[in-house]
Amino acid sequence: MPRREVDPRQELPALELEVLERWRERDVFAESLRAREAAEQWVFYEGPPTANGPPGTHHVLSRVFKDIYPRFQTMRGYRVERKGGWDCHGLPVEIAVEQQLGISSKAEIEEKIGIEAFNAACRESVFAYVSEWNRLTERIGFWLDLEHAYRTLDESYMESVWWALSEIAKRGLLYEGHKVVPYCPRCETTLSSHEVALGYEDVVDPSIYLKLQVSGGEERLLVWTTTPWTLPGNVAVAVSPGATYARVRVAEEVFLLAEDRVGPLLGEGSEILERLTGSELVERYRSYRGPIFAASDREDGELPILADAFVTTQDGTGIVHLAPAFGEDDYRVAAAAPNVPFDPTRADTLYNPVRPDGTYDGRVLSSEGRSYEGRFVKDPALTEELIADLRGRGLVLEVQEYEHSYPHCWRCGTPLLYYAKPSWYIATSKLREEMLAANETVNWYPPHVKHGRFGDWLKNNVDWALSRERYWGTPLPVWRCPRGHVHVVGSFAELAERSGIELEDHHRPYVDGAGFPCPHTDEPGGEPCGEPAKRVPEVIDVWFDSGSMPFAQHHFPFENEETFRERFPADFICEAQDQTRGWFYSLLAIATLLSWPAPYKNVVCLGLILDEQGQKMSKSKGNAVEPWPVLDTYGADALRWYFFTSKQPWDGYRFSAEAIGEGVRLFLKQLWSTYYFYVLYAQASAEELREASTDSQGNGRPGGAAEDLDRWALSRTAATAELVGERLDAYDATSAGRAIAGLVDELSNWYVRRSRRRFWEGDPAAFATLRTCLLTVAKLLAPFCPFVADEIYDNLDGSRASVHLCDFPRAAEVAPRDDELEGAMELARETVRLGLGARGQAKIKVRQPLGEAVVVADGREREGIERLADVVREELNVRRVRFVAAAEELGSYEIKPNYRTLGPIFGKEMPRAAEAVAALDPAHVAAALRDGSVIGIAVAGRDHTLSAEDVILTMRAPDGYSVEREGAHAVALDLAIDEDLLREGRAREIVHAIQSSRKTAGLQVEDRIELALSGDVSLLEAVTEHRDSIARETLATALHIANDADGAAATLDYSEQTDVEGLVLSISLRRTQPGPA
RNA sequence: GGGCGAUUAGCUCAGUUGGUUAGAGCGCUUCUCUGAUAAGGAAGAGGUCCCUGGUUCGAGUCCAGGAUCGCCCA
Repeated sequence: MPRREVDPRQELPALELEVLERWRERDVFAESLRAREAAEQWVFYEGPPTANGPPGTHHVLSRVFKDIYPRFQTMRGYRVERKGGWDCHGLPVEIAVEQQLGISSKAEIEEKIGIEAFNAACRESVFAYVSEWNRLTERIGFWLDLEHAYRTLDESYMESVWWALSEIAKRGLLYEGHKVVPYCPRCETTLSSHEVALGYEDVVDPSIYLKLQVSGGEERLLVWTTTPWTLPGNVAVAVSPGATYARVRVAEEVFLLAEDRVGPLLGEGSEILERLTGSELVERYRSYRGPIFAASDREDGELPILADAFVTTQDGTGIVHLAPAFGEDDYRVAAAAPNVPFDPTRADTLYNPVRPDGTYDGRVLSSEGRSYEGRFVKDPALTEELIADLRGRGLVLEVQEYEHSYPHCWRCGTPLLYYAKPSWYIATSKLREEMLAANETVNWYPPHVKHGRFGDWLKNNVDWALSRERYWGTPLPVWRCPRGHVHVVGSFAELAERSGIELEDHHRPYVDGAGFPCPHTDEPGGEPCGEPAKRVPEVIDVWFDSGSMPFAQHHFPFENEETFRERFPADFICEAQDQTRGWFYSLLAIATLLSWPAPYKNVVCLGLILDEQGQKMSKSKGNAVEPWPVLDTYGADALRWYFFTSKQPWDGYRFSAEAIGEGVRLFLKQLWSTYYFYVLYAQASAEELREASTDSQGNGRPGGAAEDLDRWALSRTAATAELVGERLDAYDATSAGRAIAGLVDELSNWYVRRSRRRFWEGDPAAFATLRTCLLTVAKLLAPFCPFVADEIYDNLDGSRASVHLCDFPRAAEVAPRDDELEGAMELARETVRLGLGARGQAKIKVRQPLGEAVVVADGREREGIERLADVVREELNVRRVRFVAAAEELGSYEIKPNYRTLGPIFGKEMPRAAEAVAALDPAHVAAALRDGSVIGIAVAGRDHTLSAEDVILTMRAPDGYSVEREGAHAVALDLAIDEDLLREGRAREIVHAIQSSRKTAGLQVEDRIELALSGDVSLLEAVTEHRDSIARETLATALHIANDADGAAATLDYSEQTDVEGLVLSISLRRTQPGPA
């Protein structure tokens, strides 16, 4: 028995708050873990968010997907620990603190604030929104152990990170290189490639065509650049070796450029004098006059022309300038060329006139000898000056505007510089093959990520730029002595032992003070170097932090070895697609660097959320959808349901409040009202149910599914349970959820609709059936909509503290499957549909009974429909259902070939085979197939015997009958309405009218009444004839029939005059007793 | 410029290994049912399955090229 009454207009958000309270009281989440204590682990890793800003709707998306599968697997019987986590370090936090403190540069941090105070502020700021996050996490029903969440700033966490890095160093994979890296001059830090990826923006830059004179002639090289600020660093130019270049005369000048570019650039007035390849061009001219900008430490002289395949002729001139300090390709090509005065192994040979803050140093001079010192290189005013200077010296052919996508700092928006800096790297590119192999063991959802976006990224892997010249991060555990020896510290104990300093906090600046004598030995067993080793100033890329979470969250290897081994690798992780180059990568890279297998087995990649107009949500546009109002209006279940079922999550969402509302109306409310219906009548029939078999109280299996309809509902429920489990196992919440919605619709709009009378009458089998179905739905739905599912379970069963402590339903345990019955019901519903169609065509209301429906069906189909003939009869409101085996009685057949079976047999001859089939006499074929005699066709000298599957016989409706047909089925209705049928129809109209009166009079559905009817004589005839059924239907304990309306109404409370089919009817009634007897 | 994905009704989305009348929900029109349901049912309007070519007896589905959008990378 349900324990509580149900409000049919229940507001779901309010309900959810009650359920949350119940979960707290009963400690359900913890209990769900305790219950599986001994069970096999199913491992989930939480990708740590940063809590220094409020959570948004896209966080809700990933968090509900992070919830559904662990919930499901817990119900499946696994133990699913869900340790929360917070990403604490990194530039986002530093930026927020800088804003808070009103500063904006590293100098200010070090000089005005001090690293100690700055990092203290960071430590505080990083959890500014943690309570907001926790509140939202709880509200959306994301079960996560927030109490024991790992934090990347914890000492234990950082120590594990140090350990990992020291292991990597031991394998010789950590090195300090001098590479050109994306660099933010404002933050004065290097950005990793995944950070760069976050900040591309379309910008307009000047596009400059320079004409540089070759050394031995009058020809001028046309050189293209969009970064004039790099020209002072120019040391060479490069052409593409294989491309064709042209010597072109325009007016007085002769230019060299790629032939492809002559037309677009020089146009009509140009005359090609000669063509030559890039290699030939290098061979002939060798050098040009440089440098492009004078510098206090550079002599005028010849600079080399080089050739390299990276140069393209698709835009520009096919000739590019090389500044190895400001370009990765430039660096590589210059480093490889013997005739460039640059040795990559000697840092001082790299010509870089730009200081770390993005301004020129004192060396760069204008043509008048004025210094550009202190000017920010991306300053548009400077750009103008540089161009004017070049123009003045006659070096400019043309300046255009060029729109392209250029990387910006993802936090502060400053355009990045490509800039050669000393930086620490992990040689991940050496492990490319291992990472690719590990990726092969991973299931990606959607699958194309595996060999697409992610696989591609791995294939093109470059070494991981690990160091950040910042403050708030895990300090790089690298110590170096004046002689250049490097030692990587692998634990806090080691540092304490070597330095004699015990630190409570290993963040900067404290760790910077811990030095020790250099332990480096030149030969094994030799004397240690002993010079004072100091930590290098950098901190570690935060992605290395988060990628270390599989072991660092457990402080492995310093403790919890067992726990770590049990929980590696993860069965499941889930983040948005932007993490392919972020966390998905750092997890895999670190595991591979430590020679472990892939750290995850299944990855769900979620798409982006766009606003209702299809625009990307962003704070600056102000179009971001806040989660709280949505939760308050529709509720967490509604939002979850929308994310799970509206589409495949990786396709991205076009957020729609309307669609969420639709989900509530069409699914949650439909479920709720089916549940309400059950509870309403279960309570009304409490007595009958208590007397009935105890089975309905027990394990949910009804003692007797009394009717086919019961067996059908149970079979459908079992089938759905199987499908939902299967789809969730395959990380396909979308199909799984839609299957549940389909079941609920079948229960509501077919099972309950067809069984209403049995519920009014208190039939225990009907109650038991619906209870089983609803409880199963509650369990199936639990991972999706944990609130409403729990409420239904708790009220209908409640033998456990929560639905989330139940096992996920297995089809076999729900009910026996009956495929035949399911098929038959399908047919019966189809038949009903056709019959209603025929009624509609004839414009005869369903309330008017008809004599006969004639159904065309044969063989198994007929048996199926016959089994459910009562259902069909009642739905169509006909006295009889008659079957005919052949269409002849209703019309005639049409015949069509089945291309699917005949196509493969006849191939090219298919059109002729189709003709042959069409030429057959349909009735003859139908009869032959029925009798088992043989019909053959001959096409292109080939004989084929037609089987029943080779042809599609369809009914052709004759004129003048009310027939609906579809494929092989047809339903015809006998439209003759005799007096008898007419009176029954009227009786039903009268019942309908009385029911309306009851409603108007404000009666409860179960109230008994005294009823008096008067009015038109022909109506009263119908009343007299159907007196009993009218009384029964309207719960009338006494029924007076009179011609005199006033007399009948006199003693009753409520009176109404209405008309039925244009005839007058007076209805008077009085409540005699409330509720069922 | 390269990679990945998407493009099906006004909107949101399904569409199995290629099979000949391309579906659902919402919305719209008309009718209908209702003693749970802001529900349900029937009929109707609404489609160049982005375009072009190809493979095939047959293409929304496979292939190639292109367009547009999104993401990622240069």
